[in-house]
Amino acid sequence: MMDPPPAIGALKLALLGLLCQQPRSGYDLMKVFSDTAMGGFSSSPGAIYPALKWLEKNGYTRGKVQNRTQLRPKQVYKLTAAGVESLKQQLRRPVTRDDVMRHADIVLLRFVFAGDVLGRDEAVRILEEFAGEIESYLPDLKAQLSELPPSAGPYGAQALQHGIDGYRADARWARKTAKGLKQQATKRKTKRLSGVTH
Amino acid sequence: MMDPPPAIGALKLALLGLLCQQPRSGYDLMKVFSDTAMGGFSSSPGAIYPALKWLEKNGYTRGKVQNRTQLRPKQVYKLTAAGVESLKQQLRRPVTRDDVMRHADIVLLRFVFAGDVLGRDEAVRILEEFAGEIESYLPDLKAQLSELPPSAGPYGAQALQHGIDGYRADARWARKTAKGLKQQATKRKTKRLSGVTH
DNA sequence: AGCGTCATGTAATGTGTTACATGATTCG
DNA sequence: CGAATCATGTAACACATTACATGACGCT
Repeated sequence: MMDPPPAIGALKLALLGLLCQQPRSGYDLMKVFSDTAMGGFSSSPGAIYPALKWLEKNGYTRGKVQNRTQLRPKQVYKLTAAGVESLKQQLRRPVTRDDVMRHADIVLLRFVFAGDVLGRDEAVRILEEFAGEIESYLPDLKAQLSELPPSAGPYGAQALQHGIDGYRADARWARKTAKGLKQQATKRKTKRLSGVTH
Repeated sequence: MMDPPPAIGALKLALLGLLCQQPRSGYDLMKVFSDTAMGGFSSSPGAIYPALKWLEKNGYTRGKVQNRTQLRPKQVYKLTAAGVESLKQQLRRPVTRDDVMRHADIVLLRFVFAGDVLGRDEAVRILEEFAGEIESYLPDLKAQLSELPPSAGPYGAQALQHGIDGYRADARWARKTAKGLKQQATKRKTKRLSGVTH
């Protein structure tokens, strides 16, 4: 019965998740961040190498040298059991309003990793908490919009309206995707119960 | 003929913009960040007070003490001419792909301030550059989606698709809003030319 | 009497960015 | 032969977060 583990940084979470998919070197990880849609992360060696060292120091990863007669040996990192456990605990953390307001991209990342590592139910839980937080935040935003003094000019109102629309779309997407995942589950169960599988 | 001024941080830009709207104290600014949709910024005194001091030290603001017999005097900061100039130069910076990928919220902020401080044309320019960068980035994202190996499972693809949809909505909004602002301009000009005004 | 708000700030810590350094290999 | 890529890392700096400190004023 230990209390919830302290949050690790977003970069460390991303590294844990990527290393859980497959072992990689620091350079490989840099390329993931510079070449793919995960470009929200820094991709700079000054961020990644220290973070990798921290993960290793804390026992979450172990690096194996692939020394192909190179002078600069290539470290390929793998998650340890403790690393997988830590990743899971991080993914199980609830989605807060702060996450929604300031780290929506990281919530998406957590959704992906949770789906892969913890299974469909946890991915659905993240989507539903995400949608719920947005839905409870939206009235605040609408109130702010209606309370804008006309003297403020149209630009702030346009930007705010755009923000509201974006959140609405996020919530709709999350609800729809969660529903789709749940239906898949129901179908499979039905199939299994009616003895079709195998 | 001086080269483009170095970028200042996002928080300093936000402070310049808010102080350009009206003079405020550090505490007032903290409340803006904690109470409004600008909550993407930290709202912590450890971030705001040092930033305010930096702005004053660099001549962008001047603080006036409103000492209502308080022990803790209230500093109300106003932009100087140099501060307004700096804000304008920051707002005139082009919108880059990096801005789109990692600082979309700040682009929106720049749009609002540019509309207020530099006028409609600069606001339109920001929107169009924003849309343009997104539109040139979208094919990359679609290629990534189609190149995802089936072994990756559905979660990553769902999240990526959501990202693509979000960007598409952003670009559509930016184009539509820019068009609306330009039509306003044309209408006013027509009105003026046909001698209706005054 | 105690709590919340107004109002300022500092210190410790953590995290990210930029720029630099090293040196092999591969491609044109 | 030079440029790009592979592959690691460090140092200086900028920036943010958390927690703490101070102290008046008004409310219950």
